[in-house]
Amino acid sequence: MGLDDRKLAVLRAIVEDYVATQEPVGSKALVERHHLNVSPATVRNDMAVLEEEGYIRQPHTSAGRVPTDRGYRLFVDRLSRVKPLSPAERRAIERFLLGAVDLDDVVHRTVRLLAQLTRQVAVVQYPSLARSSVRHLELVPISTTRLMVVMIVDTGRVEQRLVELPSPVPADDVTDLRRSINEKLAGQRLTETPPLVQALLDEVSPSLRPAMTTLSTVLLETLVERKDERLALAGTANLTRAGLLDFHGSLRPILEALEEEVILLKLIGEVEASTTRVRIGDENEIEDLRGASVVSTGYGPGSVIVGGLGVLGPTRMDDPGTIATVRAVARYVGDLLAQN
Amino acid sequence: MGLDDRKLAVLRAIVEDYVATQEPVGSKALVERHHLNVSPATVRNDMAVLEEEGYIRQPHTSAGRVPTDRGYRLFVDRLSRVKPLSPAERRAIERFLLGAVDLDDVVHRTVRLLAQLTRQVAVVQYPSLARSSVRHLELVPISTTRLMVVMIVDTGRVEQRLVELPSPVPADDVTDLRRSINEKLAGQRLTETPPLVQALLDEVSPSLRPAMTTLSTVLLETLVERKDERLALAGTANLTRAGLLDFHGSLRPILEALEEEVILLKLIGEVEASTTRVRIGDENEIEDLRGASVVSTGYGPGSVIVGGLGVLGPTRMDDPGTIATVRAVARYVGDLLAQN
DNA sequence: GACTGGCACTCATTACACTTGAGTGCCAGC
DNA sequence: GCTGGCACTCAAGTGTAATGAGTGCCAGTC
Repeated sequence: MGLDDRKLAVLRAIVEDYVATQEPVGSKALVERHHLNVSPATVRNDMAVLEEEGYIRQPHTSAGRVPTDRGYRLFVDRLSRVKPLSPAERRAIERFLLGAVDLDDVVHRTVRLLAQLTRQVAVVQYPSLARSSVRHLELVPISTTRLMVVMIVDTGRVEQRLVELPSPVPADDVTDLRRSINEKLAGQRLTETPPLVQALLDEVSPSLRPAMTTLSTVLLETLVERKDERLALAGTANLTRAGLLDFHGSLRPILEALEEEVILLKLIGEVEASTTRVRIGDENEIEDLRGASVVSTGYGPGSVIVGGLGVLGPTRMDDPGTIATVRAVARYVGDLLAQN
Repeated sequence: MGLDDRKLAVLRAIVEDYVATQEPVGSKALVERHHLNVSPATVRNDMAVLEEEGYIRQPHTSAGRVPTDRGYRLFVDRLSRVKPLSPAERRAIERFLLGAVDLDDVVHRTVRLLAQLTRQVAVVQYPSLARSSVRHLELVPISTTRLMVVMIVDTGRVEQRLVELPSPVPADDVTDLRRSINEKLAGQRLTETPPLVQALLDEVSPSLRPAMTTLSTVLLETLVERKDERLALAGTANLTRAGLLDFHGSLRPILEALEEEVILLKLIGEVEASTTRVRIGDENEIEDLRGASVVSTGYGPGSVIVGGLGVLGPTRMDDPGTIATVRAVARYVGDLLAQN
């Protein structure tokens, strides 16, 4: 019972029209707008089959057809071509990202750009610490018993923690600590540091051991274990553009989900290779996000992935265009990171 | 022409009932719920006067009365007492803020706490650089021609910039630069640094001058002049709780305004002393926020103000309770900052 | 066998008339 | 100056009818 070419064409037409108008599409309108050279009745027969197969459905008996999640899935997988970006869009991306002064700035510009181009909600994960390497670890004495630990990683992220030392540590000792730590950790991936930090405890001179113990606890607990991931979000106002119907009448659950960093990380942070994922409606593991679709991809300098970014919109958003934009932005950000 | 005590009592009753029910309140219901010892007819006469004076209005001829912005203003200024927080709330605040590991964490916890307690949208400004002093400036060589400048200020904020040097600078020279800069700038308020940075240019040894020039440009341009203010936001989902009517039917403009950092800064960043400001409806300079009220206050260690925080909700939110919460949270955050 | 035109049928949507009831303004009386 | 009474207003709810987009099915045609 395969779907022949015309039935696929009908499905594609339905998806495209529905995405454009947000209204159930009927057989007559279909043959008019797309030049399928058949009559409405024929299309109706095809639609009956498509409905039986679960690709489209009727909101109510005497209404037009609407694609189901399964229909979108088929559309995205087999019926759509990723739309190339217009030169204007490419230029917009470059212009927007250029002139970012630090990582925060890069991330914020990226997320706003993405929201603006796709006209949806955009999410950008900061380069993951778990996927980064230590570049330098700085110890800044605040008082004799307080140290500010500043960790700089290769992606440009800078994390700091205030550490309360068990006993005063003279400035020279801080210098020693700094040197020892950097010799051991610089260039190491963050995930590989725990044994190294352990080793440091033994190597360091006995008088520094108490301070080193405190330091290592902080390093391991707050930086490595907590996997302190961060996110930026933009474009929530775009949710209101989509008819409220798209989200069964309430933005509430969506907005709530967007405030949960854990949820967002699950959505866009789980990127392995630089493939683009499209989650449609019910395919979302998160209940609150049924009714929304998520396009996400990884980014990073070169072929390494250091974080994820993506876009969330109504199930019926323009996936081909969105996918293209998300990929393009990810590539530009990756290039930007590669430069530093 | 003055409003006598009973008229004020009527106004207070109207505001309280309307805040509680979100529905126009009529004369009969009023005398029942509040024990005004007069008849509905009397109340109606009073209401006629209040309406004439612009404190209340009727949505339509045969409906109850609703407070106007002016009515709220009078209520907030003269008729309401700030509700003391419950011990449970105080404990919630303490528990929530305790255990913050760094400034980012403090700000994020604060904003979420505030959103949760008031059930509105919360905004917290990071301690303003303009109001901070330099604690330490660290230069971390990334390569021979690249420096990461890390500035730590007294409020715990840490800002970093990558600087491209005009020519390679050996490690020893970086040490010299670091020392010179810190000697000059440490402890200085950020707003007072420009002349000092200028002076540094002359003092530094000639061989370091090109590097120092680049450095000073970055320092002045990106840190001092841009007044790089940052914000955290939470609780946007609460906007959906308020009947849509509260925002003339669309969350759109509100969500859009919330995405504009400049607008938010205007709202909560312009704090002089530690007074609490309440902006009601039309009093907002920002057009998109008519229909919303904003309660904001400053916070900081001791009596110094380093930043602002506040809450945005529908005009008819529970102002007395909100004011109390906003103040309490501000005080706790201030105490927390004072400890470091 | 696949497509088409025709036709009866379904049902959301809209319009309209009607009812209901909360709330008002006003006035005469206490 | 307060109160009870009364006529009036009008939003919101309810029932009914008209509208029309869209369907399913069937008999006829290529």
